[in-house]
Amino acid sequence: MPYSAEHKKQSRERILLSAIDLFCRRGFDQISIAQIMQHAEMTHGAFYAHFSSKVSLYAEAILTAGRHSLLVRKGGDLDKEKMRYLVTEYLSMEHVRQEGYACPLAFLSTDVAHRDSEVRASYEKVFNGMVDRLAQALEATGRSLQTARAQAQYLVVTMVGTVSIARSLSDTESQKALLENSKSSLFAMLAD
Amino acid sequence: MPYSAEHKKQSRERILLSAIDLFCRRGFDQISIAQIMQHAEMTHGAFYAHFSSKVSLYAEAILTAGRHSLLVRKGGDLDKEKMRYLVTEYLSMEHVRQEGYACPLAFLSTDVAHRDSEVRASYEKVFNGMVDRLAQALEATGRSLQTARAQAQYLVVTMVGTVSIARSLSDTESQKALLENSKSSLFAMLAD
DNA sequence: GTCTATAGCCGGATAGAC
DNA sequence: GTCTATCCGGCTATAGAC
Repeated sequence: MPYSAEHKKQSRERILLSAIDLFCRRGFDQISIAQIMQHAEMTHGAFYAHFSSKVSLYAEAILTAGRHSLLVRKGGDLDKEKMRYLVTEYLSMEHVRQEGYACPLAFLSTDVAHRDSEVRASYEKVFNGMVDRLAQALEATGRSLQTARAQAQYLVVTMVGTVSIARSLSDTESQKALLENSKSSLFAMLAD
Repeated sequence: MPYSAEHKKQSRERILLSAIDLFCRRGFDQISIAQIMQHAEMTHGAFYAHFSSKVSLYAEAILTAGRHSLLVRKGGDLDKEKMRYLVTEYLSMEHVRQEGYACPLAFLSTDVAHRDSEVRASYEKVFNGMVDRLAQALEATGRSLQTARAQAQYLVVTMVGTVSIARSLSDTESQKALLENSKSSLFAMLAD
């Protein structure tokens, strides 16, 4: 065969990375398959050798984006200091402006709500993964399993809500103020 | 003239209400002008006698939805008891399922982030209106202006984030658990 | 102001050559 | 597997009669 399995895998990966970037930037409907493929340096027609439909790409892209997100990217254990650093990065203007990897939970929340159950299952999986990771870290700081889980869930919800709203505001100063305000409240919670 | 000014005003209002309902349910791109007009009991062509484009309708619909939202609908002063009631209603499954009026902040956040500045300015206006309203109520309970504003902003962000994420989850039980968890955290904040 | 009809465009998905 | 070309449906917006 003229193309190796390895080559196919790489093409598929390029499509996924391209899709994540563009979907987070402009949403599912505003991005065409042609744009995704162009960004991945291929042509429109090649798409269907890798994915069965645009929606199924979306579901998989969300999972991949979850693995790349800064909430799970940091390897190893999260101590108190790393937790504070993570919150700071999440609630930064760089994240809001999508200058690095974007968190799909914050960038695609209402977009996902309108899709079928496959897409929403992906979203839920990413959400649970992040909560689990943070809960584990909070438990290691002496909290009970129950409060660790409750606080982790609350932490994710607030961070996601903050970034999501900040992205919808038109004024830069308002965005910064919003990020700072949430950050200090969450730091207070983590300080206990 | 065959149609009175009053009649035109009513048609326009019907279009706006139809648009709010449908946009919140499925997002801007997934709803066509034909669907909005059909739901308002008119035909496609009549639309442009009332709005110059679909986007300009969107910007105005967000403002109207903000005025109908339960966060501002309750007239008069908000005492402590009413605040608790409001949070409970906002974080209810009825709201998540859009059985009554939906809050555009929670239902359209990432959708708005991808639009032009006119739409985002509408969103920002609604957001500020809600924060102002809650800040006023919190100040009346003895808090300083500064902490009242900070807590109001935080309150809105958390409620919006919670509902927004809940709508993207695929499992009903997870949705309920999420709502309950945020509710108890926010009640604790309000109790001070 | 509202209707029917249509222009004009774009996007998802498929066909077939290489 | 990737390319070019195309089908087909749906959409925004406009035209013109009533």
